[in-house]
Amino acid sequence: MSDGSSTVTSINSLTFEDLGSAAQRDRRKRILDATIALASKGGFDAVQMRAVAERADVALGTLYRYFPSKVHLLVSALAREFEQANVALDRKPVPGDTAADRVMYVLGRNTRALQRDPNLTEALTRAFMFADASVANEIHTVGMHVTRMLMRAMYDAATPTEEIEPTDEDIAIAKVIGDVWLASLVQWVTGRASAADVGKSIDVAVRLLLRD
Amino acid sequence: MSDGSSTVTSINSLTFEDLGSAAQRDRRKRILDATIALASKGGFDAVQMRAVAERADVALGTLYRYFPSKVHLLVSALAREFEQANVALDRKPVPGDTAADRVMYVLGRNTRALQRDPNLTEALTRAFMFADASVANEIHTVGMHVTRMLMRAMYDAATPTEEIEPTDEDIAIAKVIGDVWLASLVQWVTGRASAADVGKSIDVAVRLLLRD
DNA sequence: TCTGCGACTGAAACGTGTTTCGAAATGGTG
DNA sequence: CACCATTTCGAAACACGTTTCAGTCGCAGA
Repeated sequence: MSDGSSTVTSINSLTFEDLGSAAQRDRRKRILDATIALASKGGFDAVQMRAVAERADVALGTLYRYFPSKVHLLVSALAREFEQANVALDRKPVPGDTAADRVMYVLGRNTRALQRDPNLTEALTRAFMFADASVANEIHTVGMHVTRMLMRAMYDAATPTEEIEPTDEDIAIAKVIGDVWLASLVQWVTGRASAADVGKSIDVAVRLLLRD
Repeated sequence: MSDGSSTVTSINSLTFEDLGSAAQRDRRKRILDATIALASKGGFDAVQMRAVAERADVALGTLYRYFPSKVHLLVSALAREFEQANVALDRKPVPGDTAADRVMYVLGRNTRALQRDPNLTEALTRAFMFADASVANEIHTVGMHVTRMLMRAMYDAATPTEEIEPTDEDIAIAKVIGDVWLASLVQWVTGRASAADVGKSIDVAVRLLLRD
């Protein structure tokens, strides 16, 4: 049972790898697509489980079998978005001469992408923030994507991703930068900070944390 | 109408100052006390509006007249807690020779206080994180208390609180430190980080942001 | 082809946040 | 004290996340 390949106990969301048949993978995809579509249209409140199920053309019970709660669902959607962003990022080396430049570039790029769809960002961010311990796995996946993104930016483009061996200090710095980024986004999402404020916070954090 | 003294439109929580009679102030206090007690016993989920109303000995409708949502209620409770912490802090000058030392002292002290009551902290933190734009006022109050606390720590104890004139840079730094602190607490509350991790994040942030 | 088992469906039911509303209580004013 | 406005109460109703369950479907193995 330690390999997780047998019966999946419904504590976690079903991941792409958990799903055996093409039909199931397609169901999962339809559910996440419906989630993104509804979130994009009306934010967190518009992502209603009955609406998601209907739009994805699955029964409510099935939706809950794939994602045990609304928060699991939204955080899983966030993970998929980040995964896609990371794939896109992998295509080219990150531009910039210093670690600070490259980190700013990556965060700026992602921030702008998020700000282009405020409702979606609101839904995903609030779910992420509201998640409790039961969502640890999904949260961890998101965290991995963010860390990976920052590490790729902090290290020189010449270093292959697999060979990056970050120091503890680097990890701690990346964690702090990630925290600041997320906190800024939360504030932007709730109207407590402008887009410019988000940029400024990140700028301060990166500049001070990554001075060469 | 600009002075807010006439009929209160129920967009915001009723503040202490909004309330005319002693009976009303007492009701408000009973509600917040009940909130804290329930949160302390069982965390966010245990703060059920019907339970709060019953324990505070008010009708459900009255509870909603004082605090228009569960999140308003919890964030208002958080604001009161911070206010009390600030009052306590004002009694003595903050010890420490450098700004970094003093900030670490203040954050450490508050962090330990929060960690002594994990359920309460979970309830308040999650509400704060989940708050949307309609809670802007209450959130802002909390932000003021945190900023004030950090400013008092960053400036030398000799400077009277009223005369502190922080630079933009100082404000930006305080904001980043506050963000990191909050993000760390969120992670601790959701079991994603240990108490030591919280200390470490704050340490990294303060050390790097406030080096002299 | 038949059988059995897990997955999916459809619908109802439950819990808790939130709203609503008529009646009773309260408090200030003439 | 009588009157009016506002507040509070009590209780029901509603909305949406979540659970439950009996029936149906799809498919792997005999």
